[in-house]
Amino acid sequence: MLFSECQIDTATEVLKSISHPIRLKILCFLLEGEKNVGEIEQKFGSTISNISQHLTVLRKADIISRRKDANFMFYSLKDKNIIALMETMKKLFCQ
Amino acid sequence: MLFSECQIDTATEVLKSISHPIRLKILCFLLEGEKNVGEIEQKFGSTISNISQHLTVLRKADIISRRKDANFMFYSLKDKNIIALMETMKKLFCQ
DNA sequence: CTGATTTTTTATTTAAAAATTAAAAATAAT
DNA sequence: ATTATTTTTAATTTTTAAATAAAAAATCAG
Repeated sequence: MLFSECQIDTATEVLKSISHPIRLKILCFLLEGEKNVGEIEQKFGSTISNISQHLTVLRKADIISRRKDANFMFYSLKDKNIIALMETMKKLFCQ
Repeated sequence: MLFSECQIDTATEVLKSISHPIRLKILCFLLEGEKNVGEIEQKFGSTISNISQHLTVLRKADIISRRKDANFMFYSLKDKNIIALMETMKKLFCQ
């Protein structure tokens, strides 16, 4: 078999976290570099509370990290594995 | 922006479809070649009805296709994009 | 034709995810 | 200190997905 039970669980959690239109858009946006919550909200609409909750989902799945600056919170992609996955997605779904 | 609205929708649908432990395992299993519903059910447990429903989800997302032979239904991976995605997943999550 | 096998479909129940709204923290500005 | 800004958290409602069980199709074997 390709995956162990534990790898299946990890992969499922990551995939589930990025399987939402808003979260997928956020991840694409973060490919440009770190952004604060307001910038993300302005870019994609929805409410800032809703965006914040989606960011929490991504953060709990270890996909993004954040840095505080005054009362702004800057979010960015956490590791190069996620970037690699996004690049593959781009190649497969954006021709 | 990296994705258009429509590409986001397509990508989200595909990701959502594969973001389930049983469905992810089925896809791995199908990397070996086509299998019928009973073979999949035996491999991973659950009920045959449940497996059939998961296969329907994958089929509606255009990820797998099927071929009828008597009263057996053989399923297989539909395209190489999905295989490429699975290979990337393997590289990223199975080290 | 009858009964057995394989799979799908439908209906119901249960559980999880998403959106909305309101309230709460934390910091900054006056 | 008070007020405004930015973000998070919590509570509620709504929506969607999953599992289970039962019934229905389709084909095969006798």
